[in-house]
Amino acid sequence: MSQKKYLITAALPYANGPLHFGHMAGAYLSADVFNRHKRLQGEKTLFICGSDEHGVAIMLNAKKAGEDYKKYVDGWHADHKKLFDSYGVKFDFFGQTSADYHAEEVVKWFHSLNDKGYIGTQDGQQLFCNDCKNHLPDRFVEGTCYKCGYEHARGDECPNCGELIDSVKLTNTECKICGSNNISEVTVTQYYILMSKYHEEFRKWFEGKSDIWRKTVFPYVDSLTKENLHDRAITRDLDWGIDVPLPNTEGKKLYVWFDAPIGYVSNTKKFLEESGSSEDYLKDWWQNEDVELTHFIGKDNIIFHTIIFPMMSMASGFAKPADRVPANQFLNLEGKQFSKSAGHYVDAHKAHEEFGQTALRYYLLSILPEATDSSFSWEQLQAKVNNELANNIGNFMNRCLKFTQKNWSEGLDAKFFDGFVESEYGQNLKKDIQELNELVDGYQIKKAIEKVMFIGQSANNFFSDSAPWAQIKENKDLAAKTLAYSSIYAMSLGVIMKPFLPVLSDQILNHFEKVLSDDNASRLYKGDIEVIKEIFENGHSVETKVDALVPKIEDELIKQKLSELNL
RNA sequence: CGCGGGGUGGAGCAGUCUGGUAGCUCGUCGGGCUCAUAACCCGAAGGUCGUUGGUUCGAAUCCAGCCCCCGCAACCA
Repeated sequence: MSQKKYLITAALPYANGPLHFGHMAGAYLSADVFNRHKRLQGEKTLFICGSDEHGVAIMLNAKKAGEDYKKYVDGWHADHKKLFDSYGVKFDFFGQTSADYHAEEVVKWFHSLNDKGYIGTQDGQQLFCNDCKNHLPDRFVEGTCYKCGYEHARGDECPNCGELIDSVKLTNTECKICGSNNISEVTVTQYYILMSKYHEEFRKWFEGKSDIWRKTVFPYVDSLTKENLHDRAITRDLDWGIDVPLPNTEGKKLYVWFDAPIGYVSNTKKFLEESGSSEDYLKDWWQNEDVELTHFIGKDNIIFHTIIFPMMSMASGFAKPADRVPANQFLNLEGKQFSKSAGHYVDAHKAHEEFGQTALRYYLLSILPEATDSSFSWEQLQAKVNNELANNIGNFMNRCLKFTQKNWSEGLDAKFFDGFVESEYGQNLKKDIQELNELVDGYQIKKAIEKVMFIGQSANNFFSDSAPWAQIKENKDLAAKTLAYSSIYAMSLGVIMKPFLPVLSDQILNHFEKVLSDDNASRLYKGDIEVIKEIFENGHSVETKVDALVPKIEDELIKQKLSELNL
């Protein structure tokens, strides 16, 4: 009897610069919520990520920084790791593609694909800079467009007329690395992955996804792959990367995109080894039909995760192809794209120091670009955190806990908790929690956090409508019942926000530490509200000091953040 | 005719698949309450759903054309 398991990956961040809110909202927060959610449901999951550390861009930037390649990527790896920690994105493993264990795995895949006839060679013309001695990939060349005459056409595309450029046809070419015009055309032999040979099998697999995948993913991939699949070069003449594991290939490295996705697999292997697991990374995970494989990515990565990597996986036989690829769209900043060079940018580390994990996670989750591009705005962050988190959830906790502490310092007797589960409040709570589970199961994280807020609103409404401050003057037992029910709401909120706002959840549940076990939290999370009877079978008292849970964001700070932008 | 997504009250978005009095959060205005973080509750104003035409008893929703914005076009989320 095999058990269903979830293998969750988040796009490997490129170790070439800082991550910003766009990356967080694009992939990592969704993935983290989904992973925490499944675990709370009691499912077995593995959450894998790691740095993507090869490629020309890294080479050039390391050179520019005067650093050794390995040292350069290690620096960004550590920086990203720290950022994920501070935002509460908790991977089981965060590896590196420059590590030996990764190269070993990649070589295995290369040989398997080669043995099965899916790798071939092809000669092509390429530009070479005689001054800095670099082979020039398309985007490192500029020249005059042969179609419209625009003088600064890039090697891949002319920004003026939109023509797709064949870089060797450009005139007056200039090397973007060193600025030299001393460029010649050389013939180079490169290895190609023969995607075209796999077209039929690919479509057979892909067409099964039409009803499940998002409309921002399926039609796009469908249109790209309907006619055929394009063979793609997988080697380059560089001095940083994984060596091509064949004779007479000195100076050739595997192209970064070939090795990067295999990082999901190699990192799984490394994790299982390091954690002393008896599981096999292939048999128990990557090749296991009972595993649901989900890649969380941004829309820029769709092609790799829905076409190339699935093809590599299936053709090599090393892994099953993705089951779900809930790609997000892009997050803009105040309506414009993030751009570090243009100064339209936010330092995510600094933002964390200023606003804290809860506020940022809440706002970012509430604007996840799941269906369409969305926009991060400092004023909206303030409004949403203050009005929704602080005034709704935070204030509810505060009024409920303080009122209890003040009037029932000895605690609320168990009898006051009776009847909640059967009441319309209990039944509605159950229904809402179940709907919340369905939303996250369906990768609708943004709607899910709205649901959490809705439940908070219900709790607040219950408190206001019952008006215990009036009840207590007439009938203290009636007020006690209101506060008992409110305590149930408070604790339930703490439980259901666990995957979304783990820090706030812990702060809330601190007040319920004595009555709530992990098992019972898990049962409640899934909507089994009968468990509430067990949890409060001995009543409940508020013993720890009650502090404001969600601090408000002051106008000054928002003004300052806005002034830091180049608007 | 390259491909995909989008255009809904002041702002940000849902609703479009499966046509049937246009919804949510924020903001604005008026009233109420006081347990609580000047919080909370109730009510109001504000939209010819990008545009033109078509199908229909009925269209934000289906069909066709057009305009505009974003992204992608196979390494710079």
